[in-house]
Amino acid sequence: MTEEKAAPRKRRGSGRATIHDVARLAQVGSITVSRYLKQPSQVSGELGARIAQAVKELHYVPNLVAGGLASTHSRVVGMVIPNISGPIFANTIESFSDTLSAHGYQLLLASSYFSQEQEENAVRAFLGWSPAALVVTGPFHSKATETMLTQAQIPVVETWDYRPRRKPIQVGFSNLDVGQQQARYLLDQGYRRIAFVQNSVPGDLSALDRRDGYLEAMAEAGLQPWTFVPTEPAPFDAGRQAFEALALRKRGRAEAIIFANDNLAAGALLAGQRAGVPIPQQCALMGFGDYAISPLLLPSLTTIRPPARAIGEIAALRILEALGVVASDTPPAKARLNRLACDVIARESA
Amino acid sequence: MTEEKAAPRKRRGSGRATIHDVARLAQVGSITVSRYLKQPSQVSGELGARIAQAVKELHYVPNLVAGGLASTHSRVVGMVIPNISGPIFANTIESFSDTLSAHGYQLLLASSYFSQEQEENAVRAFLGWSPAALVVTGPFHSKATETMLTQAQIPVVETWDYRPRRKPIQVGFSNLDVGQQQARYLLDQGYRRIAFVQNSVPGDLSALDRRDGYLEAMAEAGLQPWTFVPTEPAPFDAGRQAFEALALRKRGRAEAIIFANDNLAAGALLAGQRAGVPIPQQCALMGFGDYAISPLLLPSLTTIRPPARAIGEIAALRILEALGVVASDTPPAKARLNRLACDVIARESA
DNA sequence: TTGTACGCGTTATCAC
DNA sequence: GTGATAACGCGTACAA
Repeated sequence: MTEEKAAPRKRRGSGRATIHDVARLAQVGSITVSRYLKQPSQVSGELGARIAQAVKELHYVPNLVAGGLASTHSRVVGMVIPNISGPIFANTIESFSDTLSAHGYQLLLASSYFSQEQEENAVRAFLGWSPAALVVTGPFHSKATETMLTQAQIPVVETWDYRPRRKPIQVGFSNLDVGQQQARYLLDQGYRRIAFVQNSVPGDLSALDRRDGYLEAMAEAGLQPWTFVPTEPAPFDAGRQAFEALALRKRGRAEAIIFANDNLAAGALLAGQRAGVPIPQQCALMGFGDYAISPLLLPSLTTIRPPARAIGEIAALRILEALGVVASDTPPAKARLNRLACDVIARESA
Repeated sequence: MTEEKAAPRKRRGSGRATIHDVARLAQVGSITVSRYLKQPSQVSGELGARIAQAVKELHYVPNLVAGGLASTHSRVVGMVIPNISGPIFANTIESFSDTLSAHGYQLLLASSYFSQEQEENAVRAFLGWSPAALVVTGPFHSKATETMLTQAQIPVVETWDYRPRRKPIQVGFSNLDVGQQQARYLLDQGYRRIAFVQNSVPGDLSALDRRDGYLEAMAEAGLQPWTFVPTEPAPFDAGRQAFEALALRKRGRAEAIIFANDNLAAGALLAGQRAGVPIPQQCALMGFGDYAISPLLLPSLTTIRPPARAIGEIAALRILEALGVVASDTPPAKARLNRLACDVIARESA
């Protein structure tokens, strides 16, 4: 009857060492191991050393799934972003992930492709993991998503936009302000017939906010606005199409064009080169995003640089604060610190 | 004594509806709910309808943490990639994530920045989640990482390289072959004094494989190899530095230069423009990666296009096959299908 | 087809 | 400072 310990246990388990194995080897209670791993200071030096030794010997890796179940919240944070491979959001993902993992949190990532339905699916899937927090892009969600975000009892952050009235933590900038900023920059340069080219991707609602800012600035200046919606799906093509419609017409040409993003502007710029149109002399171009290509174009592209890395880092910090992992900044200033500025990058094209 | 059901239960739980709540409302056993959610066909239509109704009413979201604990393997897959925001890997991440989530799996992501230590930390953290599979980049890991990958009883995929001898599933291409491919392309164009510029980032060992391929091809052709290691940390600067050292010298100039990546090549190309060096007439340039900027440069950059999206998608499919989620391709051909080709993108610079 | 009993590995609670 | 016990919510095994 010596089977008690030596018996090949017919567990369902994964075979990995558990906290009990560690506890047995270190001759302590398993709860003490748990404590030691979290707050070593609460465990006496002697036991701590024995535990550390056992952990090493067994190659023990804590089972975060079990821990998450027991404590009802896991150390993962879900993030839904329109796209991963685009030129804009990758920096946000990276700085967000790095800031999180520096504090022991992991990143669950999914992309929505500007589709509210895909966003909803991702949020639902993430909620199943009892994430410590959730990050979404922008304030435009399906009704079901709104409900889930509200009812989840965890910190929720909306990035890449800033609306003071909304309840989720906002980390980003006002796209409306940016649209005004763009229009005013061109107005200051002396341009008057200024057009705005929207994105041909329908779900990019933030770009519509920038357009509205442009409209406001034009109205203030007492000028007629002029918006164009390309039909070509690919951004370079859409930019070319817009350029042809706005800058290559015989009469009433645009003096300057604002594009919903740098790829559209790049398409227009290349179309201008091909047509021999001097830029910015005959038509100035301004983008949004400051993509990697923008400084390399000829002429280099004047654009707006969004604080992509800052958004990721600050979003992570606000989450860690809300979770009590890091000390919070001076609370009153917090909201203002979340509202970031975009810089006009003045180059040759405008 | 009517407290039985109405009593405010002092559970530790998250407050979310559980499978038991659904079962109670639908008046079925909780296991039936579980079954219905996985294989609705095994549950009779009537009960199924009641369950569906209850799920909707309670906004029930299955707790994946609990499910993962019970079944000892969760529906997450961990991926460690050198960097998220770089121009190369984002497409792999995106296609990988999309293929996974189409089958109900989630992506846990971390970046290593070409550091084996950071990779090790990420793998260790991921293992705590009992992931269904793990994906790493390349075959170069710390000893501890190797051990963990071997002992984890789950599918492991190494991407962005291809070494037939290694045990983990390989999905990628032979960097050695690519180096040869680059050198041979330039040799075919008639260039003889061909140099190779390494990455100034020390951990990029795949680039060294390409260099070795270049060395082999040069040896085969009976030509003297010439490698240069820039010291400037920023890629554009490093490319300029290399161009000045190899192409702007008074005698014995390089006729063609292969760069470890397109950013280095772009830096060189811009330096050439500035110095008034005709490219490719006086010095041809070839990159690797086919970044977004490369077709837009003047002259446009000849380069190698790695199958970034294919790597992500195929890696995901191999994992799903190994997990039995999707039917596998014809097994014998499988290994060969994992070895992908890189295309030479012949443009103006070489 | 449906249900019961139990275990998954950890942490919260409470006692010592 | 340390430990015993009971959840956490679901899936597996087996019985009905």
